[in-house]
Amino acid sequence: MITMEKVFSHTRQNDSTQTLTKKLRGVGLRATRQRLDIGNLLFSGKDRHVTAESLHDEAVAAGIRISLATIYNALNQFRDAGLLREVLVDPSRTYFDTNTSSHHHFFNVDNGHLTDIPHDEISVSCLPTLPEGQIIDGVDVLIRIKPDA
Amino acid sequence: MITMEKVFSHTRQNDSTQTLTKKLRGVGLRATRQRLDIGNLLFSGKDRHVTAESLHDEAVAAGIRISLATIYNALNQFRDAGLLREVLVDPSRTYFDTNTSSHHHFFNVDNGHLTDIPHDEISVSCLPTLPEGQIIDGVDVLIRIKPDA
DNA sequence: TATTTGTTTAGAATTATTCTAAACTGTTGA
DNA sequence: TCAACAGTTTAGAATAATTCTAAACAAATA
Repeated sequence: MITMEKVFSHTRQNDSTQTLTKKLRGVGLRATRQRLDIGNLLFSGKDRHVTAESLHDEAVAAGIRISLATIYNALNQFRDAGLLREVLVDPSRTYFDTNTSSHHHFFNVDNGHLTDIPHDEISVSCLPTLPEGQIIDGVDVLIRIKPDA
Repeated sequence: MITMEKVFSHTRQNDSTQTLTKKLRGVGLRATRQRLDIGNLLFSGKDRHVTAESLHDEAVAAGIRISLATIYNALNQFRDAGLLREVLVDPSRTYFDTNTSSHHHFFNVDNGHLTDIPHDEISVSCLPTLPEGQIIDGVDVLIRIKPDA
């Protein structure tokens, strides 16, 4: 059977790709095949936490041809552009979070799993005076959890 | 002039060394020359934030002969023993804090400086339910600050 | 479509940290 | 006091995450 999908498959782009292209252009990045592939993995679905390695493994498993260096480049560019947030949990690895809104994390020290805590479920009262001439850039709350007993 | 200090200098230890020795033995570590030297740098004075490199530089500058590997070993052992706390601020470097009590940090993203925030100057209300069977291991609040304007 | 400029990539380089195995030292018990 | 053992230190090698390099390539632009 011949469908319009097939006929135009070499020119048509699906919705997420169009959206992504706009998103990338919006932050001054060219919509290259690699950045679109990474973007599709990251931004189509629920929020995610990834490392360069984990994302590369996932891309490889999905049959996407992309070098690890490109993953590193893209993650750093996405973070600089505000499309991703860096999360500090493990001094030996850099985690990125697709949820860039103000929120916090549970970090399971036993297995390394990271879970979001919605912004409204934690309140930080910040009484301390900031050092002279400084302003707040961001507040991170990390609640380390471990198995009971 | 001959003083008792000099006469017994090969056997006598100063107060901080005696205290340190007890502290180390108390956590099951032998009071070796290297651990005492590091301990003296870390625990005699106000609270400090160090990295392995910074502490090694400091030791070298003070004329202490100690290898970087030993600094790494000692910092990790001290942390495991609860004498130090690891602070997550920079994914490319591990910071240790001599203040092991419950408290939080300002991190100046501009120059990498870390400052303690006393425990009572921040309050975190943790409404979220913990994942099944998990308990809290610790709560870290990091307030990233930067120069105004 | 030719040119320019930004991007990707393999592989080398870098950096923080850990490992290895040999020399050394603190501790213990006789 | 000292032998013997177990824990410690160390130089240098190894590892692992990340960045760099510079050549090939692709997107934007005129």
